[in-house]
Order: sequence, then C-alpha cells, then structure tokens
Amino acid sequence: MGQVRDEQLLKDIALRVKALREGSGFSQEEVYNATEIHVARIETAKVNVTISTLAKLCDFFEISLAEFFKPIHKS
Amino acid sequence: MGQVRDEQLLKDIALRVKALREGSGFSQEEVYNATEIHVARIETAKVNVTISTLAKLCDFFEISLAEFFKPIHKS
DNA sequence: GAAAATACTGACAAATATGTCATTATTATT
DNA sequence: AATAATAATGACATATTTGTCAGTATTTTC
Repeated sequence: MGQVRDEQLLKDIALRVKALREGSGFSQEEVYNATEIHVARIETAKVNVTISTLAKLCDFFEISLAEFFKPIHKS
Repeated sequence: MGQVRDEQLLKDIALRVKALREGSGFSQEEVYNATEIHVARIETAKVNVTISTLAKLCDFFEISLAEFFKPIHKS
C-alpha cells in the first residue's frame, strides 16, 4: 500500500537532503541556525515533510524544488 | 517573512493541481475516489500539503514531482 | 431559470509535523 | 584513546494536516 511507497519516498528525500547538506559542507546545526529546520528528523526519514519545509530547505541549498526532485523517484 | 513566501507557494501548488485536474477532466470527487485525497483544500490553498500527499496526486496525474514543480516558483 | 453536478466552506476528531530541549551515540580530530 | 564535534534519538507541547461529513455556494446543463 501507500505505506511502503511513502517510506521509500521519505528515504529518498532523506538521502537527498543529507547529500545536499554534506555536499555544501554544513552541519545539521548550521542548517538549523539558518533555517530553523531540524533536519535530523528529515535525514532519518522520520517525518513526512510539508512542502513549505522542503521549500525552505531548497532555498537554503539554493536549488529549486524541481531540481530537488530530479534525481528521485521518477513517478 | 516566510509567511508570505509560503502563501505564494501554496497558491502556486493550488493552481498547479487545479490545472492538472481540470486538464485531465476529473472532478474533485473523482480524484477523491481514486486517491482518497480531498483536493479542494489544496486547490484553495488552505493547507500546506505533505510531500506524500503531493506524491500521491502526482501518481494519479501521472507526472513526477520534478515535473510538478517545473512550472512553479523558480527558486 | 430549474435541476443537477461540481466546488467550496466549516466543523470535528485523529494522526502527525513542527518547535524545543536534553541525552545518547557516532564520527572526526588530535 | 581521549576530546571535541556532529548526528541521532526520545520526549513533550503546540500547530496543523489529514480524514470524514454536512451544508452552502457556484457552475453547468437542460
């Protein structure tokens, strides 16, 4: 059901956020200080983020939402 | 602040979903029957959807999340 | 312009995301 | 291996999304 699908989606998002963050050399704390978003929960796939939270992260990483999803989960 | 930014994002999403739905000729009820998502709240920008809800809609409309965001909100 | 279909709004409960903080675990640095 | 830095986890309060339904408004069809 949607359960597993969601899990995979959240895992994909987790990896993507972590890759973006580590790629830009920030710690979770630094992301928090800049965005007030606790990224640990997202990077460990514990939460089903809202689009505005994701948009804020994308702003911080200076990529578009479209770009954010490009590498992930085709459908 | 983030408030207005979010509002614009949600408005963009609202328009996008509505355009996709009307473009494919479905009523809100039909979308609901297929996805169990109440799209009215989204199309009226009342809610800050979670990514899994958006992903389900994208599945239904047979587009990727990347495609969903392509036309919207550059940054 | 009446009837039918569709969309919008509001309310409520339940589930869950977010905000905040403290603690533990892991990793990096020396 | 000890220290320091970073990440992960758990708990809690609060805000908000989602699920469900009923009612109202708007739009479409005849």
